[in-house]
Amino acid sequence: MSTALEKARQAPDSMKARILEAARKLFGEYGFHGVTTRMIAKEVGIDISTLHYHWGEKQELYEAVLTDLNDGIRGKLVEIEHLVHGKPLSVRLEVAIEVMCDHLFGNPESANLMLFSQFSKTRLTSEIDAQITRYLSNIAVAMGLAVDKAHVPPQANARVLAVWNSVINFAAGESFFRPMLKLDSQGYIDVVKETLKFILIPAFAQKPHP
Amino acid sequence: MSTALEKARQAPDSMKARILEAARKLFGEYGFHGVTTRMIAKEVGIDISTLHYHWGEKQELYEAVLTDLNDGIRGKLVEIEHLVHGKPLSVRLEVAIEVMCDHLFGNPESANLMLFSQFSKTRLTSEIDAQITRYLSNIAVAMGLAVDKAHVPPQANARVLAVWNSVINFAAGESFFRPMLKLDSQGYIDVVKETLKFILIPAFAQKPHP
DNA sequence: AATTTCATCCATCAAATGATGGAATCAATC
DNA sequence: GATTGATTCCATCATTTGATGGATGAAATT
Repeated sequence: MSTALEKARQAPDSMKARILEAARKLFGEYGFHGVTTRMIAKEVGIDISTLHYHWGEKQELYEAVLTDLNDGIRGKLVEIEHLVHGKPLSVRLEVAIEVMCDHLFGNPESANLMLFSQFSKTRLTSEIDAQITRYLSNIAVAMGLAVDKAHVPPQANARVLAVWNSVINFAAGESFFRPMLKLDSQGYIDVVKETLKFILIPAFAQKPHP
Repeated sequence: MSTALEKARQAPDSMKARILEAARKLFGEYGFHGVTTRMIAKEVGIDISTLHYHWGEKQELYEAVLTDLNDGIRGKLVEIEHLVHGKPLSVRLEVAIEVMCDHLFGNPESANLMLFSQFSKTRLTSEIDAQITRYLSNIAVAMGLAVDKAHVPPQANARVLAVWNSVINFAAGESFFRPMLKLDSQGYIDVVKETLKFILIPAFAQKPHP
């Protein structure tokens, strides 16, 4: 069995992949209920029937988008883990912030999709939830917040979530926040990175009992 | 001219206020496109016509919900400012975290509505945006991140946004995060408060040049 | 060349949705 | 008691939306 992402990689210009890409973009902008199958079909330049032919009903397509998204995020986390393996915690955080920011700002719909899937009650993919729980525990152990991957205290997971949310939010909210900060795209990215480092590093890099 | 909130305060059981409340709850759960006028009417136990009679078209009602939300948030911020006036920064943060968490967990749809209004492209209320920009600057000055309310550097505003987002996110994502952390409602609130203090206080409470 | 499979589009359906006109009800005012 | 104005519901409309059947053509297979 191959995931949606794998199929898209195998043939990135295939109709199925093109539909997935358009769906991803639009669902990321307007959420599940804010997108019609006609919007997606129009974006690709095809008939609705072709869309249904490849992906079945709308909800299946949405779930494929979420699976795809999840695969992408997981890939990034693995990449980060390789990059920072063995480094001290403050460096780990710095690299993680850099890489995740670059990834999310390069794929603006990713962060939005994450938020939509987390907060709106159009929640349907409990399979992905389980995966995220596993990532959380892995990161908590990697950050030295827990020793046993199987028994991570909620405090540790909550701290990882706090880091995660901070990064996601600035990426997803760019169209809202950037005008407020009166910055251009690159300036916004730079300020966000700096802010995240300012906020996150002191909390984790401080010595427990100075 | 009186705001939706004021009218609701004047007669909290009036039909208009009851509709507003139901709309707030549902829009907070499913977002603008995820809610139908029929859903709202059913929640209140009335006919759709009655809803249209009081609030006009769906979008007007949604904007009223956002205005109402905004008024509530502003009220809380003013309340916090009074509570912590003159206190040192670490205490200010601690109190702000406590009060905002209590408020948002007591009004679960508020945080969701904030996120929906910030991230989905159903954006229509630029009036509120201007208000939020003003809050940001006020808070930045109150936190000692800037001296002149009229000239707050983007870095300072970004730091305030980071704090703001952290709080909002844990509240909005409760239904998603809490199962992951395997906590009950109260336990979740406690862990969130602790986590926010752990993350946020060190960044701002540290001395600039030790 | 004939046949089968795959991909796409056109036409259309049934349900859902936002919205409205008009009748009925009720309370306040004259 | 009659009149007026406000409020609510019923019936209904026009659009939008998700979805499908079937025709058409292209490509592969025989």
